Amino acid sequence: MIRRFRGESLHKVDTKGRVSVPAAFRRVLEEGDPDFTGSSSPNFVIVYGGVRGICLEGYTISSITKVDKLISKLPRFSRDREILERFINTQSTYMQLDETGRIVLSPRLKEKIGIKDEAMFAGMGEKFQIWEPKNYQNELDDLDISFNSLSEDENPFLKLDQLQD
Amino acid sequence: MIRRFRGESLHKVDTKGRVSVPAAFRRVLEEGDPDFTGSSSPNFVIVYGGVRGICLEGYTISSITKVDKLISKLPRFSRDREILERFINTQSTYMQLDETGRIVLSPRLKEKIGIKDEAMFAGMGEKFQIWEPKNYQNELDDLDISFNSLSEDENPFLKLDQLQD
DNA sequence: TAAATTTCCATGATATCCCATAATAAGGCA
DNA sequence: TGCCTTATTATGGGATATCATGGAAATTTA
Repeated sequence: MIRRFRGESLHKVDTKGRVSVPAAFRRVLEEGDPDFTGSSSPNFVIVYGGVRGICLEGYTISSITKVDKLISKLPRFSRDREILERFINTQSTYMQLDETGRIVLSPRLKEKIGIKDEAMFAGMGEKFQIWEPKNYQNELDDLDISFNSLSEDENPFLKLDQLQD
Repeated sequence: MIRRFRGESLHKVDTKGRVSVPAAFRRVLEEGDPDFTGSSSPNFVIVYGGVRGICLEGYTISSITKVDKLISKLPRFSRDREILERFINTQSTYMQLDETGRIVLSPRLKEKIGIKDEAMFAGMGEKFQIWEPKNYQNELDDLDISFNSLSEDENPFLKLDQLQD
């Protein structure tokens, strides 16, 4: 089975910015780090620029590597490549879990998404997100509203089965 | 894991032009220098001509070697080759980190990109950039604006998935 | 020899490691 | 099924190492 990021959970952020990553997510990060040995802690990548820059996004090494490889296929000095590298490479950072499964959110990262002393983790399949709890709730509410205003043939659930593998 | 240049950070430039290279970047420079031994400091290359000449670009030895090889594939006396050699070979210089992880930016280099007493480092995957902080912020803003004005089929993120592995 | 560069040392700030404890979940057994 | 035992997880505090930065001494260059 290929494990994916699933579920949501709320964690304390201490005065040093340390926050526990949900145990279930750690398993995914471990599986997604080719260099993870069991004695070490897994590395991964946090992207903070995002298109909307309202939450942090965590990627396993293997999934960010996929993205990096795609980017590398673009011509070296093209504008497209520069844009993508700016968003994916510049506005991101390597992270490593510590022995107890925590990461440190720098003041800069906390400020980016408005986090104070609590962080909401949300599994999103190939990636996970870190939100300021209130913003997260707003996001859910907004999603509800815009979803309910969709006509039947705009409904993404219905579109799903039209995709062929 | 093949480490790439990721993230951004702001550093002081002292009166002698010395500036710390972000610790995370040093690891990449070390891995990218075939002659790096652990006791020495890594060599790398700074290109100051650049495509737009508004920032400096740092390459590991192994990634500049890749670029050099690509250039070598062009016909020896072609105009294209001459242009590229001018930008990549002529307008570049070898650099070496000192014991404490710093480099010295000569007055000439500082002037090239308008740096006074602060320098912004930006990871760009296979290379990194050094910017005058205000210019960097402008670059980000411009990028945001031009990104938001793109139509759906011009969006480089969406184009990414159309590239096959 | 003056100016510029490089090497060496010093220090505060930051981030990392190590240990401790409380809370939660998992498992075993009557 | 209910209770007790044992892992795992979440969180906190203090010690330690690394990093960013500044200044002085030694070396080179012009």
